[in-house]
Amino acid sequence: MSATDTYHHGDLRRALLDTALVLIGKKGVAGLSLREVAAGVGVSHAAPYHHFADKTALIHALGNEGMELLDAHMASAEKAAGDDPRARLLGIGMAYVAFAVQHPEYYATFSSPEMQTPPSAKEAAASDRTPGGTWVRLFNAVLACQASGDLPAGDPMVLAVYLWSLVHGLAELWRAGPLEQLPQASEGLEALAIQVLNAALGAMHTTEGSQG
Amino acid sequence: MSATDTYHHGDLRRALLDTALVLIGKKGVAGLSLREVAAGVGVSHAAPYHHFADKTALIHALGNEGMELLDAHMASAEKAAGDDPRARLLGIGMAYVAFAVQHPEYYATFSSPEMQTPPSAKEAAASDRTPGGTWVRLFNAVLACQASGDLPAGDPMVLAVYLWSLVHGLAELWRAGPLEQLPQASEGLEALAIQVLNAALGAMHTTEGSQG
DNA sequence: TGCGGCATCTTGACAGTGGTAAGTTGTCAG
DNA sequence: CTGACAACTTACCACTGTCAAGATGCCGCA
Repeated sequence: MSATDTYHHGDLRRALLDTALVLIGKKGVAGLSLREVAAGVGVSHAAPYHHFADKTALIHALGNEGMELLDAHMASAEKAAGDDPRARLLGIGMAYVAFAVQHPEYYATFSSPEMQTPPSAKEAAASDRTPGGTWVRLFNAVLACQASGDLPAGDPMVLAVYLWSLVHGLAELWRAGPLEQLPQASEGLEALAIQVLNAALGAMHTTEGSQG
Repeated sequence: MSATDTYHHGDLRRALLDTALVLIGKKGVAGLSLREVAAGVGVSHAAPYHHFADKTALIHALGNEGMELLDAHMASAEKAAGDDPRARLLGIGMAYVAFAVQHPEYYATFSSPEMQTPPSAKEAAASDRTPGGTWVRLFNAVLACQASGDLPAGDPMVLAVYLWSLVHGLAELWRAGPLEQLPQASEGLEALAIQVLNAALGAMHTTEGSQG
């Protein structure tokens, strides 16, 4: 590490983010200690404040990184699914769930209380508090499915919220653990998720079901 | 308050739980301070340790209370829905979402990191870490719907996980706020939730859609 | 009535945390 | 070579959870 042994670290910001991420993986975002992060990098406990205004700011930075990573995963999953709108939508949903499982440290930042509160007004402009890209991607996929007849012609907003809730809840239940306590689930959680998503999508294929 | 002004508080445990609940409502469970709770009750900062082994233990106690309350809400909603299995299932789902909105302090404890980790082995026996009652109730409602033909004959586990994920995700998205940023949603989030749940239930009425 | 035991509560201390202020060190333009 | 400036350190503050030891009031027993 050429830049690590000098007085000026070189890229301390990046190093802080990285070790913060592994610490979050171990103790969760609630148990994250800025001093421990600093010590892990080998730097004094006040050094992080020259790169992040706050502990919250660091978590926000990680959260935004995670959002971008998630959107990239979704984009590639959508692309890999080919041209079938239904397959693309399924790919997006599974990418969401899979991301939560494969990158629990990043995913943990999404639902952390620090991420719920908007950041400083300045930072708010640069970052998307609502996972805007993710939401737009999902919404467009729903519209495409409706256009092709793979989803009913109801309010796309309702359908999008429905699907978002589903994958979010699935990811949450999966991550939090209660799913593992179901006997059948332990065989293959991913298979169960695909089954559930397929059931949801396939079920809506033939009927509307909205009463509003 | 007759018992509050004596040296022995009378029911300090209850008082601690109550003011902890309102503090969680204000600052979230992550921002809960045991000392602040004690000060709010008008007692020294070490007093809580005679009623709770830990800060975690207090949160666990609140979480268990919330679970019981949630199950009670679900039970009454199920009862109020009458005999139609589908209406009962919808009632259960809406009760879950409504509980998260009407009792955000209790609901916050459910997904808190303190609640994710099992409590001391002794307490674990008395409390149900997985919301057992809730899950059983949902599962039975799914079985009833399948028996009456209101839900397809697929694996009830898949259906139950599907519905659980849906209401959990809906509650989470609702509570966390992103739903409010959708233009249409702000008109009536509850109506949207009912719409989504109805769409989910109604859609599954006619087809199976499982490929497993 | 008085006395001892005991749960309850208080005081005081400890380590660890986020955050700020002032000083130190290195780098780089002029 | 020198000054300015960013990066980093040291020292400190208020606050937190937690523990140990002492004070306080209640209750049963004589």
